[in-house]
Amino acid sequence: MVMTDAPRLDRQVCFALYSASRAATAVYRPLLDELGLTYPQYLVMLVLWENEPRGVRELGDELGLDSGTLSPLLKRLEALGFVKRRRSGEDERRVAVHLTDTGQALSGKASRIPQRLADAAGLSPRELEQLRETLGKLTAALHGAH
Amino acid sequence: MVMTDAPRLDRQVCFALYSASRAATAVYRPLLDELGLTYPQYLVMLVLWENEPRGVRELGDELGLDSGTLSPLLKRLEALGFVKRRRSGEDERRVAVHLTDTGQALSGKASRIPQRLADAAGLSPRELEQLRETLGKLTAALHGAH
DNA sequence: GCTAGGTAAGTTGTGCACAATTGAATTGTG
DNA sequence: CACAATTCAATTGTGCACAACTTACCTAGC
Repeated sequence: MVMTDAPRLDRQVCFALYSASRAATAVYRPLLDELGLTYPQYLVMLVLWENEPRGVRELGDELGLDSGTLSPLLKRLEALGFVKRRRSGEDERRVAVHLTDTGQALSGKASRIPQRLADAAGLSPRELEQLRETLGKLTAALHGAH
Repeated sequence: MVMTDAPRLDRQVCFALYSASRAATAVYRPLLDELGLTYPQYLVMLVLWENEPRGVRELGDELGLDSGTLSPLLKRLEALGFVKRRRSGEDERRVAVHLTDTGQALSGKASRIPQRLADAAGLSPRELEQLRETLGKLTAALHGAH
């Protein structure tokens, strides 16, 4: 008898991960629409709100994104008037990404978003913290897997 | 003093989710390359290996994807020779997605992939099961959030 | 100074996601 | 039966991800 041991979708942690990630982005979407941002754009702004200016490479290291993703994304953020890109004087290869006043001001409007997400998550603060830790361990292990 | 309470990236569960999901896909990539599949294509095949034929809508319900994503994806799977699409006779709106023999046979080659992922995850079976449950709860709650 | 090697950002091409729209087929209701 | 509303798949357009490549620039070693 031919017993295919095909993996089952509903057993896959990775599918749960993929689904949860897309569901989270879907909850962000209407909130971020009010700011005129997409989720990846919001992530870039989060990094800049913490400390700016930042190089493209630096942003990529924080977010795990390469210049192929970031270059056009930053061009859109610049077109929206939230950031300014300036070629570095000391090192002409580098591009420093600065916040504009508008971009800086946006952080105020964004400040309520994390709580909104936490509310939508339906998990206790303890569970959320636990989840964040497990995901951190998982991501580190996956990155280490060759 | 102007204290911007900008949310911090490293506190965000959603970023951890987004990172982990991309890291998992990155581990899948070389494994799936051997089968000629992308991760979303693999998910579609998982559903079909369990039970076929399936309608496009049905696949979409299982995976949370719409026809805008699935139509071109299925066209590529058909071009690869793994599935066959056939307009339903009873209801001409519906398209039944069947596995080809090649597509069916692929399940054997895919059977080792979940274990490889579990190995790369660096979490115990208990932790993985716990994670899957938490993510399931989370996804359900996020979908319920209007 | 010159060049080999490396690094930074950008570009190109493929494949998702997802919103919005289209067009064809079916169903519900008067 | 008529026809409005609904359903299904496909299409169009935007914006990621990511691989592969290009171009410009910097730095070491000579």
